[in-house]
Amino acid sequence: MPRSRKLPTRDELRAWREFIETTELLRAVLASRLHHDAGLSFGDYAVLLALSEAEDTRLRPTELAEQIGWERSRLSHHLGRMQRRHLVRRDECATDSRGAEIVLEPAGRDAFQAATVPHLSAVKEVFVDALTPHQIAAAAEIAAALRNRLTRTD
Amino acid sequence: MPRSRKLPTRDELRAWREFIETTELLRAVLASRLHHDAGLSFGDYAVLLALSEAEDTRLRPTELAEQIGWERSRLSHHLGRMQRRHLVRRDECATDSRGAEIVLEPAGRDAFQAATVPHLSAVKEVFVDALTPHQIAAAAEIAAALRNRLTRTD
DNA sequence: CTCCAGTGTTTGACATGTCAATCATATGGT
DNA sequence: ACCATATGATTGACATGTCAAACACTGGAG
Repeated sequence: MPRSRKLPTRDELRAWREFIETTELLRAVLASRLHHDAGLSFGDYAVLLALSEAEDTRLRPTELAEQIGWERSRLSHHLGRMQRRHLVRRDECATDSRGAEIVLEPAGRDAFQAATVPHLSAVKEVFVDALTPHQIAAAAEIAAALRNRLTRTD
Repeated sequence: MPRSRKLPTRDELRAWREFIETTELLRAVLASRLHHDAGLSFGDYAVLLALSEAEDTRLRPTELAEQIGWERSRLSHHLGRMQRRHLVRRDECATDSRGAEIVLEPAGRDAFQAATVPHLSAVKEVFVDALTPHQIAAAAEIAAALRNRLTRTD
C-alpha cells in the first residue's frame, strides 16, 4: 500500500547513495587527471571550451555563465584567477559600457588544445569503456529525466 | 574499423556531458536544500551520519575518513569547522596518544535528527520520483560499473 | 636504552564555491 | 532633462577542497 510513502525505501536509498557517491568520485578522478595532464581545472576547461567555440573566441560574462551553467559571481571569481594566469583577458564591451567581454588569450588556446585529447581519452577510459552501449544510453536517459525534474517549476 | 578508437564518439560525448552536468546539478540542489532545511552541508551530514551509526557515537578520524571516502586532511579541516559549531568534539584517544576520537555532541545529534527526514524527502522527490523503478535499478548498476572501473588497479 | 622509520593527525597555503552587498551604467516613465 | 529601477558585473566574507609539509607519538632494530 505505501505507494504514497514520503521517504525512500531501503533499496532506493542504497541506489541513491551508490549513485551520488560514485558520480562524485568520477568527477574527482577526471578533475585530478585533467589537472595532472594539462594543469587545468574542470572549471578552467569549461570556460576555455565555451570560449573556443564562441564566435571570435570572445563572450559576454553573462552568456558564458549561462552556457556553462554557473552563477555570475562564481564566473567572475574564476575569471580573475584565469586572468592572472593569462588564459583569458577582460575587454571592455563596445555596445554596453557596464559590460565586459571575455577574450581567449593565446596561452588559453594552447592550454585548451593541449588538454583536449588527454581529457577526452580519460572520459573514454573511465566512462565510455566502463559501460556497455546500452548503459551509456540509459545514463543519458536517466540524466535527462533527472534534469527534467530539477529544472521544472521548482 | 574504429572499434579501438581512443576518443569518445559525438554521441558518447553528448551522453557524458549530460550525465556529468546533471549529476553535479543534482548534488548542488540537494546540498542547497539540506542547508536551507537544516543548516547542514553535505559534508556535515556525512560526518554526522557516520558518527550516529558508530558504536558509542565516536570514531577515530582515520576510520571516519574511510567510511565517508574523504582524505584525512579534508576531514580534519571539516571537523575543525564542525567543532566550532559544537556539532562534534575531539577527545584524546585512550589507546594511542597520537590519535584522537571524534565524538558526536548533543547539538550534532539534534541537528542530524532534524535534518534526516527533510533530506530523505528531498532525495525521494528529486531522485526516486524522477525515475522509473527500472531506471533506479539501472542507475545503481551504472554506478557499480563506474566504481568498478574507478577503483581497480589505477 | 636509543634512534629512527612509520603511523595518526593537524596545519598552512592556496584553489574553488556560495551568498549577499556593492558599483556602475542603462533605460523607461514623467 | 531627471530620477527610480533594472541590469551587468564585481567584490568581500566566508565555507569547502587539495596538496605538501609539519607534528607527535609508536614500535622495533641495533
